Amino acid sequence: MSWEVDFFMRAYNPKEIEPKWQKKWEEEDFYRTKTDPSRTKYYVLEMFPYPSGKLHMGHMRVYSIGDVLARFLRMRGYNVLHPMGWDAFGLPAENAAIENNVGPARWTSENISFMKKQQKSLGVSYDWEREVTTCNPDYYRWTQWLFLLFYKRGLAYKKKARVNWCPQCETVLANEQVEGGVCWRCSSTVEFRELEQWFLKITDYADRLLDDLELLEGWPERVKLMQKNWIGRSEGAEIAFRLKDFDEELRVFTTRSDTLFGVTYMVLAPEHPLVDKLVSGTEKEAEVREFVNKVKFENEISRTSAETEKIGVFTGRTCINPVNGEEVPILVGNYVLMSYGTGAVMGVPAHDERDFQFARKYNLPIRVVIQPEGEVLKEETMTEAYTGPGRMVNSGQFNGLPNEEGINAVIAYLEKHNLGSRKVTYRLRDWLISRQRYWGAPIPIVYCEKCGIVPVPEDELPVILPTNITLKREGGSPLAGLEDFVWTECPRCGGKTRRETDTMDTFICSSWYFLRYASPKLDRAPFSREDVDYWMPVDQYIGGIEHAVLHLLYARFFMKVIYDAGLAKVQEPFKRLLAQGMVYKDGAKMSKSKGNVVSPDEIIEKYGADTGRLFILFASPPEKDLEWSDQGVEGCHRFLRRVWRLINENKHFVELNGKGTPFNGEAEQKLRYHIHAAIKKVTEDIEERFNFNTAISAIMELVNATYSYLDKAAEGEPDRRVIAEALKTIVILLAPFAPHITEEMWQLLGHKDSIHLQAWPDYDEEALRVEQVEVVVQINGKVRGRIMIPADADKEQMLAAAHGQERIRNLLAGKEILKEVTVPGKLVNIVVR
RNA sequence: GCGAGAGUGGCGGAAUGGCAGACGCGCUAGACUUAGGAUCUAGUGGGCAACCCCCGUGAGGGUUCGACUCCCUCCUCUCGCACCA
Repeated sequence: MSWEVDFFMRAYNPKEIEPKWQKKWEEEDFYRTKTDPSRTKYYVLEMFPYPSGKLHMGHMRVYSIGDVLARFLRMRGYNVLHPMGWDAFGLPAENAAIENNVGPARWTSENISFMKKQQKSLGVSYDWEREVTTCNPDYYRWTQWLFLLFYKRGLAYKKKARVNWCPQCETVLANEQVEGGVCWRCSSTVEFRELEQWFLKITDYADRLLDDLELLEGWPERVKLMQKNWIGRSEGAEIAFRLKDFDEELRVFTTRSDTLFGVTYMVLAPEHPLVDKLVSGTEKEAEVREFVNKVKFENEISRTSAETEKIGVFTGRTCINPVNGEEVPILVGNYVLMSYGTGAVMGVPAHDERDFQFARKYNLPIRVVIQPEGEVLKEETMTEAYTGPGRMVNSGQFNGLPNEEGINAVIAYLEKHNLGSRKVTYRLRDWLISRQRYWGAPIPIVYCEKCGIVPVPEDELPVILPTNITLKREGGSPLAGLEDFVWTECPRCGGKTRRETDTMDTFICSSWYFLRYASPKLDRAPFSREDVDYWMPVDQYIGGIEHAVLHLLYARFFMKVIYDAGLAKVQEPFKRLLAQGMVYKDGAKMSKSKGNVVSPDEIIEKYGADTGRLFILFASPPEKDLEWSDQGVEGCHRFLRRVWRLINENKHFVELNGKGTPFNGEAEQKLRYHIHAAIKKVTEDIEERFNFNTAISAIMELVNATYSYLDKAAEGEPDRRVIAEALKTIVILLAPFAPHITEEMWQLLGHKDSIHLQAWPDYDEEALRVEQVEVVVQINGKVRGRIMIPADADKEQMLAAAHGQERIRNLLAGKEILKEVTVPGKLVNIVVR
């Protein structure tokens, strides 16, 4: 740094100004928000973090995006709610406790205070008065209260089921939390156990969760699609096949009732309860049992993979096809899943790919019952199943019917004769919520020998999670070993009774936190109707795509139940969703193992938070992945220094507030055009498209234009008012992106109040109006010249100007003009031969 | 396999029917300087000695006066689902 620079102005020193303004904002309670029905609200929310230890770039990105919106909307006059909190229950705290010998509570709260400090150093405008921490009793009390609400409404139940078990986490998992057969958190292969567990009846809401996706216009299509696929609604029929030799029925689910006459065999899942009954005491018993055991032992990933060979075994039993009375063999097969439909499938090899492969392998008969238009399928020559449309054949009274109509016709026939019925099946399963872990909200239930399952009364909440506990690596639910916790009095009969020792899935805690922000301190209810009706729904939710099904589906479910209970008037919690992309470096996701991690702290240390925020927002649109670039960060830092210098070197133009030549100079009009074009562009980019990268580039262009005006005007006398307008506009437009430096520069420009309380500028249409525009002249679509003409020139004037150009005349000489196209203010295209 | 999204300079990315490559990075040359990795100025898709010329947005075709943009076919990559009956 040369002494001249020091002499004229202070250098840009983020280390000095950033903490200064952060302190000031905090002292003045700048971002406190109040429920105020007289004002239009806007609720901006970033997914709250798990307090894992320290912030990473993904956090910095999501908070930077949210903060730009929050600051921008505040300046636009909205009453903005922008809160932050902690998804503080969870397994890592327990593991850390075992490894480091620190209690999970202490580990968590230390992480929270560290991460909170980091968030503050980013200059994010949160209302910290509304901070929620899910592991605090004043929060989980209401998580428990909501569990009881579900229980009362018949939406929480306990049942014994085959459940996913993660051996690493030593707990059960919900289906959503198993991804490709492995645990979503630790990637261990998931096993199965028969356990009695608590479930929430999310399947009761399957149709509403599916249908209401259509209301979510502000959600990315791919997220909605993922939820749709996850819910997996499938319409069809359940059909009863009478077993031969038994007075019992075998029920199957099918979406293809039109192929019912093509059934040549039946397949049961190995776990199907009828298997035992069918084979016990028969000569097939040993063979079938061996097969069942073998398949059960295989892990679920390979068994449910499409590539796995379909194998099966004949049970020696048969059943009767209800529509044609045919006797078909019953097999057990590895490709049939007990968890979907009825656990039994009718085999129609001619029209189902899996059935075809299976039938060919075991020489089961194939019968065509759908004939496509224009070709004739023959069983002997088929090489694959035909799954397309066609007319029904070999199907008795239904012959000749188009198969789409046949689906309904067959179902109608079945219903009439009491052989089956219309049925909708979902892939979605009920949400398994109990966890055999310590660090979670206790499930508020007791088991009384006399009274059975008894919910803890609301006025006895919260069921406090004891903190005097030593965690060990093994040994089931840690709470079960705590006598003081386990034994209590039955709220009904007063007798000695056991508490539930499982805790709740942490996804429950995060399914309603956005409501708690509306009434963070309330101690008589989870939230107040008044606050929630004012603030909800969240207008803009921002977070990672990894929660497309998990958190985002659960939260929607909770909102609907809360709505049904009459506690809120909205049914969908998040009006608009922004799924932000990931942060990469050197082509890979930042991770410790790859050694390509850049921490927010080191960026703040080296360049300041403003530079980091600006880079993150400038490098890529928010929903796309972002490639980290140290040089790109340098560039943003350079830009901020350039702005700093611009303001410092020219602030006297503003201070003097003096006279100058009026706006009518050509250079002045041009600069004013740039100023107002920038206002328009930045406003629209933030408001309509979240294109923060192009918004920032528009500010850069304005800075460049201002420098170039000053350069050119240096010889003559620059217009103070235009410069003042430019400087002020630059600082204001930049404020949501770089809050500290702009606050400092705002003061340098002579203001006493905060820039973050200023009104966002409107652009001046007048300044954007230009008299002369450059219009491109094309011949056959190729640019051959440019003309300056009045902006409002009509077609004739445009053509006259184009033909007036010597070059154009020369090029047109001897050619036949076929057509002349004009676009006002843009171009002329002359089509010739 | 099914579904969704994407493919543009050396790089990140702009442009949603009208001048392809805004803005930034990098690079080149120059200025200032004891020096600069600071700052400023100019240039920077490819071809060509050069242009006002030609080529150019994954490939091929189509619609249009005009296509990165719309339609069809194909290729590649990313993500999601994956025996769901």
